[in-house]
Amino acid sequence: MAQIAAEAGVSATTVSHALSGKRPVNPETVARIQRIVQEHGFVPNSSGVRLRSGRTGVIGLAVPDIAHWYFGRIAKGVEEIANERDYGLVICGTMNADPRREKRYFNMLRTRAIDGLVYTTSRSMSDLDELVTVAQGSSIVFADEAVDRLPEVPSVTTTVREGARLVGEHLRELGHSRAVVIAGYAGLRSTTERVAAFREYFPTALTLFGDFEQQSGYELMGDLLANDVAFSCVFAHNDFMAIGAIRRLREAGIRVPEDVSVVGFDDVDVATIMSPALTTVRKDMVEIGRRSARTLFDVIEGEPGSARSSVLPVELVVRGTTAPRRD
Amino acid sequence: MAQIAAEAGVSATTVSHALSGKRPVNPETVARIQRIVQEHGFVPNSSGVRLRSGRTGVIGLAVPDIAHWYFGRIAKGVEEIANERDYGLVICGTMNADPRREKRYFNMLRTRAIDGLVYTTSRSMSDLDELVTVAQGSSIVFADEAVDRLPEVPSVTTTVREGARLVGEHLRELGHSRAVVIAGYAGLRSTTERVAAFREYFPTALTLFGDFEQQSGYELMGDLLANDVAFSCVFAHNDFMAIGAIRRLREAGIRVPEDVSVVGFDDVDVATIMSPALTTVRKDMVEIGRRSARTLFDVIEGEPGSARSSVLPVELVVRGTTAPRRD
DNA sequence: CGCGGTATGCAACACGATTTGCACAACCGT
DNA sequence: ACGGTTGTGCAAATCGTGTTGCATACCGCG
Repeated sequence: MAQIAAEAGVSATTVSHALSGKRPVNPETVARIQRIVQEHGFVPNSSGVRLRSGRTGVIGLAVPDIAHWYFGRIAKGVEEIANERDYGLVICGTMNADPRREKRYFNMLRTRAIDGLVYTTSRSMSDLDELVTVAQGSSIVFADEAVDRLPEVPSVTTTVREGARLVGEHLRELGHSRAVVIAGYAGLRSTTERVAAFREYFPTALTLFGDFEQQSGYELMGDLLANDVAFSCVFAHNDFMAIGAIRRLREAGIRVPEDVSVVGFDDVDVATIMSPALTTVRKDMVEIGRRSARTLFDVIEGEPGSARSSVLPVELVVRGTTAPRRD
Repeated sequence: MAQIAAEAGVSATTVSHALSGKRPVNPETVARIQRIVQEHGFVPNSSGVRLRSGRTGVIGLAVPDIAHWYFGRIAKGVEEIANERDYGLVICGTMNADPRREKRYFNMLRTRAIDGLVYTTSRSMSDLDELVTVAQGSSIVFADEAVDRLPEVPSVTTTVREGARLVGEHLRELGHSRAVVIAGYAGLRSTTERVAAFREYFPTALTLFGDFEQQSGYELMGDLLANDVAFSCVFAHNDFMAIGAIRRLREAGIRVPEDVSVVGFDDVDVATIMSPALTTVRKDMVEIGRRSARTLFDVIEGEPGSARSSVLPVELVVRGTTAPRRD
């Protein structure tokens, strides 16, 4: 900026005022400055602005794996809102819960490299204690999954309990009486809630815990078959595990949905293009991202205490992998 | 930091030296300072460091849609390397080529909010001129798709020409003689190259241009069928369009691969789980991301001119959607 | 005892933009 | 003509860190 000022024959102060308009400047001077700024393609150095203002104009998003369908959608929603508010978005991968990585974005918060963080966890966190420490005095929002030990931190979740009930009801209406559950991480609240809600309809349903990956659904289904477990329907806690389970069932010569009905969760893109299309519970991941970002901005910019947790609805989508029970 | 210094009874300078070790400090003093730092959980404010050092420790990644499988993989690779080098990664969505959005991350470069940019384009860029301007004097690497007008900018691409040849060869070996191509954006170099290379094997192949989305493959296949075009094999420029085309074929009662063989490109996850599994050309998107990031760091930190464009190999993966021609 | 070298620490400055306090001029109203 | 207001601009301070020049004290050696 000094260069602009020198060239215009005024002080840097005047240049700043001319551009911001916070104090009256001679219109003629303004015009001259603007011309020079235009010529040089001058833009204020962000580091200077940041230091002065104390704000970074950047928020962070912590996700286990940005390449994953699930977290990609969340990221998209967050990015959308961040962009709308003229904020930058830094992505922090937490793959494998590498403690060094986790430390990195906690430090970003502490060093004020970002103004706030949308935190997404898919397994029970390893460094929960540190998160607790950092959470005080920093702007954090939990997306998709709340953390029990930090109830005062705003979160954006979905009505997974209701979703599980819809699944139970749907399968009951189809006449099924013996169900198995291929559940998510045992430590997650959303897993516990879904297991409990589903039990309202199938109190004795056998429940196995997986890791949300296709392979896991495949293997757990293998275990069920190997042990001659009797069931006519499966509730998988996400679509990938449902797909893996279906693959395993087919390999065993069991038809879906004729012999066994399968229900997934999340409604991934693939659910519609596979055949038969997957019956599942739709979660609007992009909206979770959007809402999380908005909530974070409430924390950062809004009145203290104005940020509130929210719970988004889910929706049962009946497609081709569920059918009436037949003996 | 001033607070730490005051508490330790020394100047801020000493604290800085004690922590960085760039000048000898009394070990006793160091110990005292470290204890206080530990207590307060002090971390240097990043804005100060940035202003002082002139570096941001952040690189940018511009992608059309972070939620898309394709770009998510690239992002993952970039994030991996950025993290390895202790850099942050900001994501810039360029969805719909919204000019305001594009301006935003060009400005991030200009304002030195980021040290460099990995730029991914999936369509012919709207604001190419601006990119040309910004590219001078900034650190940019093109990922996945080079830009003809900027040959001096390093890029990381794949041997798509070779990939198309492998497809042509494979289909020829199966005895096919009439092919159609469902191509990508007409303006992309990778599209042109693949069309040309495939023509070496099927010189008269009818070529239709799509937008890389499933719907586009579906619709273009519909056009082909409606016009009674005769063909026994299809080369789609990505897997999503291939999947759309297969869906449309099935709806018309045409079997894949018995009646028509279909080959895709990219090798998306779904390709293996659909049935029959999709014959395709594998591109290692994560590696493209990794390599792009490494190349960018060569530009930023390496010897001037040390950054070189690279071309990664592709690989034909024969699965179930291709079969010998039968009359 | 004096000299040079080393250990140790402080004050001052730089990075770049913005804001505040102050000064000078022109102009208006009484 | 004089006090007050408004327009216009500059110098200086601020944000937080890292570095450099300088000063002091201490030690070893001749």
